[in-house]
Amino acid sequence: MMPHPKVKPVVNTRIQARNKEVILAAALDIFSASGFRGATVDQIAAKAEMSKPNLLYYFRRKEDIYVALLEHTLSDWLAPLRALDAEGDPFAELSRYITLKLEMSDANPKASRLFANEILHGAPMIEKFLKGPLKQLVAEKAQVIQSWIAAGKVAPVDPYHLIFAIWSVTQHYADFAVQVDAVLGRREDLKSAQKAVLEILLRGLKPA
Amino acid sequence: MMPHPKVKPVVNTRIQARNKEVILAAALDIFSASGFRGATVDQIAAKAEMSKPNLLYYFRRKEDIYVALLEHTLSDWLAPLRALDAEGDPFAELSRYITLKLEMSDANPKASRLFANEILHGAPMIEKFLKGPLKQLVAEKAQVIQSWIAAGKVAPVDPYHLIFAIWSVTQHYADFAVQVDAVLGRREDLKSAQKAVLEILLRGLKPA
DNA sequence: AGAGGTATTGACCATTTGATCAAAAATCAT
DNA sequence: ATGATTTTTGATCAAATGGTCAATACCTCT
Repeated sequence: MMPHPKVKPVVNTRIQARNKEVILAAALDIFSASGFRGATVDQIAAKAEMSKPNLLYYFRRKEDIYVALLEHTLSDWLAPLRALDAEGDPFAELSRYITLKLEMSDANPKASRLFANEILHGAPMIEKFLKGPLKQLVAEKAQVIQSWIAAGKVAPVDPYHLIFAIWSVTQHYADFAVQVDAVLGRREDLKSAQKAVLEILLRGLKPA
Repeated sequence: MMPHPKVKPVVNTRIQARNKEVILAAALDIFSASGFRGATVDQIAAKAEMSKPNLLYYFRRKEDIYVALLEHTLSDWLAPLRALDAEGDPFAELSRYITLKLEMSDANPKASRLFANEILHGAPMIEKFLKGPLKQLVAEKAQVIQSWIAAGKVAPVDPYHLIFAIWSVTQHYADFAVQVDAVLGRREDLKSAQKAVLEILLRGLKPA
């Protein structure tokens, strides 16, 4: 009879669920601060308060932790844009989208930096996501914006570039927080950033 | 008599000047693609087509290359903002600034990514620059914008956040090029990005 | 030509780091 | 309780990596 190949547990026990969460939380800290290459398994294990071999019992390779972490947050990332409603009032919809994005940047800057770093380095792990679900969702929502323009409710701007502008401006406050704070000479507060960003991005969209 | 301590050459010979340039160019490639920790001295040496010890003859430590590279481009980075002229027409000035920034992103995306990566990871090497020269220059130019607002030539928006918006949107096309291209399904071209970005950022600044 | 400095390199070293493994400890099912 | 399974870890490895060094090759100036 063939010897059983040594195999990872099939079921997810309570301990597994908990430890995987602990590891992912620790990994977010480390990866977002140092990038994939800069982060070490030892650092993550230390942050997760477990031994390195134990960590590698749950995720066999460093890369597996990283990929799991990215997947774990990708869908969250799409949610606000997905909620953009063609039937709603354009300025209410766009305001809500921008506000949500700013709040996400403020509440979870580490996740934002994780993505920023991944894309900055060529997005080797999430190319499929970018060219698939993301591209499709953006196409859909660009269509929504285009319909608002056609209806004369929004000034004619390229919808794709408008979306890029919203992304870049909102994420700037998470990804470049160090620079923002250094230039301002203080910690930026969410409220005033919200006010300013909404004005800057939306004022020009009022139809003539 | 005291033996002479072994010392690095004091003068900059032609060979030194050439090799330092070669090394910095190679280092920009590698560091911008992989970040500080991700880049290896071997990779840089290979790209520069010289042996590792030879490279380390010109820059004793990996960090020295990185710092030299950052310093080498910091002043270039300030130039366009520095050129913003209080006496000029606000929209001509801002248009020129945005256009210049987009052209820089397009012409030298690697330098843009190098900075983005450094700031993303807390700017450990350029904190002084951010809190010193950059902060001061931005304060000065925010004042210029404020004066335009006071004169009724520009709609009232927070000048600091306007500058942040310009930075983030323009650099987005360099730093997040992979994402932009993936979402668009093609290489973005400078011209159409320019047109769209100018509209989105400037249209809302027309005074009521 | 040749002396003295400059430039280059192969060999090497110490550390870091991702990953493995066997064995022990803890948990669980009956 | 007890046997089976899951969880944990100390010890260890091989590869990668930043950096050193002594020896050699190359320039340059007189």
